[in-house]
Amino acid sequence: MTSWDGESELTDAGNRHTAATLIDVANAAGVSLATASRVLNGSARQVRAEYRERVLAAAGRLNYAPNVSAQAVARGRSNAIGVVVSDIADPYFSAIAAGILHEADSAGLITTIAISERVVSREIDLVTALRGQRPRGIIMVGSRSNDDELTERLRRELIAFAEDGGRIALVSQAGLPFDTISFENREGARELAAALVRRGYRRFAVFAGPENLLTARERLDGFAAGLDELRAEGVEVVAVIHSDFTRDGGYLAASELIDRGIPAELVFAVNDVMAVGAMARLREAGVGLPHEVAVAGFDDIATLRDISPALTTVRLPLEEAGAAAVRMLLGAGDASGDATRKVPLPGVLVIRDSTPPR
Amino acid sequence: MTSWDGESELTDAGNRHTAATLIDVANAAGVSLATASRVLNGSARQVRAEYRERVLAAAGRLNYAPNVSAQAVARGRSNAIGVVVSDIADPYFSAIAAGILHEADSAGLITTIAISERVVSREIDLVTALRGQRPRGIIMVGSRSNDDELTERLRRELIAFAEDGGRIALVSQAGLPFDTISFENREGARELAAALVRRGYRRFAVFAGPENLLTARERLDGFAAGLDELRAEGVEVVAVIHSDFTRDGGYLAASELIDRGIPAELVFAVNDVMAVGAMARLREAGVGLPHEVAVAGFDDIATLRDISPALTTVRLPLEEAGAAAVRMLLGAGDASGDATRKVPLPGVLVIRDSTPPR
DNA sequence: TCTCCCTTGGAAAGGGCTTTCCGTAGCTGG
DNA sequence: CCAGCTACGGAAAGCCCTTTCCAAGGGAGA
Repeated sequence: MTSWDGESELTDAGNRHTAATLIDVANAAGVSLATASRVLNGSARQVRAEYRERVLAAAGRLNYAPNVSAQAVARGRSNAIGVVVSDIADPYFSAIAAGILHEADSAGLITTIAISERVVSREIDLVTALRGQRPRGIIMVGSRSNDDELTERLRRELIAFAEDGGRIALVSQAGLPFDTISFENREGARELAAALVRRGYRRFAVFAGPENLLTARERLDGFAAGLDELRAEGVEVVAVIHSDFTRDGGYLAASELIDRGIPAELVFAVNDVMAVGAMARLREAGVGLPHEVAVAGFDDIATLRDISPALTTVRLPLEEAGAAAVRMLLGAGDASGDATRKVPLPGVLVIRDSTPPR
Repeated sequence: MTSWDGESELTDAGNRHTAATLIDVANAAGVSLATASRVLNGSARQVRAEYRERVLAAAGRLNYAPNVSAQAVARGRSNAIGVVVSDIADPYFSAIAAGILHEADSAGLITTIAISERVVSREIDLVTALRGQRPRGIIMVGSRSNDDELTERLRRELIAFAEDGGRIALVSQAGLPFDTISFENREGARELAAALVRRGYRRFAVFAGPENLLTARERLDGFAAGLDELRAEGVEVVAVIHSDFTRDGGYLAASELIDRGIPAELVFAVNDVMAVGAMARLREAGVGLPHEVAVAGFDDIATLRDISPALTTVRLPLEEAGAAAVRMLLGAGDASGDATRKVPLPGVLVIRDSTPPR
């Protein structure tokens, strides 16, 4: 053990315009590199109290922050997780992201987010980039399209990651061979439809989102199933209009409905954001909401809970889904293959003023 | 140069359940480590076409993704940026985050997001953690409080980062000695107030958010200034109610207004989300919107543009602010000190139906 | 007092990559 | 045909840590 020469070392490091390293701290504390590492990283090994304090003090003085990249290299794994999300400005995704960030944070994980802007080929690139971080796992939250070739490439990229020991969790993206948190879109839409029929509605228009979007498709199918359920007289789907899964998509679909003069009693938009766009367009056209045309959505976006008339919808546990995905990533079990887990999260029907009894 | 023994190496690496490294690729391609590195990382050095192709092919076969942590260690810097944000589920922040992610992505940067949940002490911890990533820069987007001691600690943490060569950009967080993108809150609120007076309003209630939140305070002050501007007869602030900067904050403030029987003609909520909460509460109380009580907000949150009555507000370029922060981080210039840049982004007044002429 | 074991500090070997430094091969020009 | 270059491959040092392995010191038991 060399003598206590902390001060000179401190000065030395202080002059350098580069972050303090563990060696700087060790020198400043007059201990070895190994000891400093043991004190600062929570190793199992004990360090004598006196040394421990000296190291801690030196680290404080030098403003030491361990270089996580170096740690990741040395340990062979990082403690980051990667997230691929379509569009963080969309409240649906930002709610899920909030759940992920919160849970990852509690687990001491750092979260890297990348946005795909709803382009599958970008998703693939992002997974490649994320793989380079050697993260503990990757969470993909999206709305898988059914372009087979791209999906296959994505699948291969993910499998490459899984084979290197990475964990994968998908949110709302069934159909890939990995752990998946999904929403019971069919069920929710089914219940919604049945409830609406029970309320007296008969002639429905569905704003069904993009044709190749699985989430949208499930909601459409479920809704259709629910309409038939009660075998009520006169139930009819008077229009199924496909458009973007966005506010503008809903707006455009409503335009089309109006232009074609379709006599719907109720519009079911497959998500809340579309429902809001549709309501705006209907209102512009002087349609009386909700009595002339009723509207229902899906998701129960928090920011939209106070619109008027209050939107009937299916509440999805979005934040919880994000959190569950992180827990799944961290939990024991297979990364892929046969034993993939599928966790379906149910939605709950929320009937509000936008669909009064008829 | 050894013989071309790519195939055996490939098999070897393929069996291992760990990611392919650069050495694996070099061996598979029958070239040296250095050459493989030069081909795959875009160094300035030329590599003979034949080798280059062999390396590329090997990398493809092995599904090689460079270990960014190792690159960061070797290069002494990462190409990540860190972002600290209060609450990603809040549409204000998610819009800014979207701008950041988009711009960072175009610049080839990876973005790590951490959420502080509006707690300054957590912001400090997060900055420390982020520093460990040795990111190119850190963006803090928040709403600085005026707790002096914590702010001082945050300042010191940021300065430590800046002294180690890191760049810092703040969004909407004036008062710290770093490059800052801010919104012209005072100006916007001033213009809004003047416009409302011109429309005939005289008795105003302000739902002013938390007392120690600078953003909220600026909007309050600007609004007050704008009210005086026209020297109109009878202009009066009948109530200033402080509460959370959230939907529930607006709701509660409206409750208080009602309970105290305050005769306001117009409620100015210092952000849109609060305005929506306030409208919900007023509506519950049977208050006629907008004719009995008019409401104005601030931000022009995209998701809320279609509510009814359409909300008068001040539109802020949120995504642009995020993008500008990234550009600032990447641009030349000082990291801190004397030459810090302040970029104020103006808001634009948007008069809508929630404040009809009176 | 001696042996044995336990505790704990330090040296050193990685971990995956970048980059400097050398050295050789091939070219130009005289 | 040779000096002087340029172009480019490879060896090796280095980046900042973690972790194994060794050795020394101290305490307990006989």
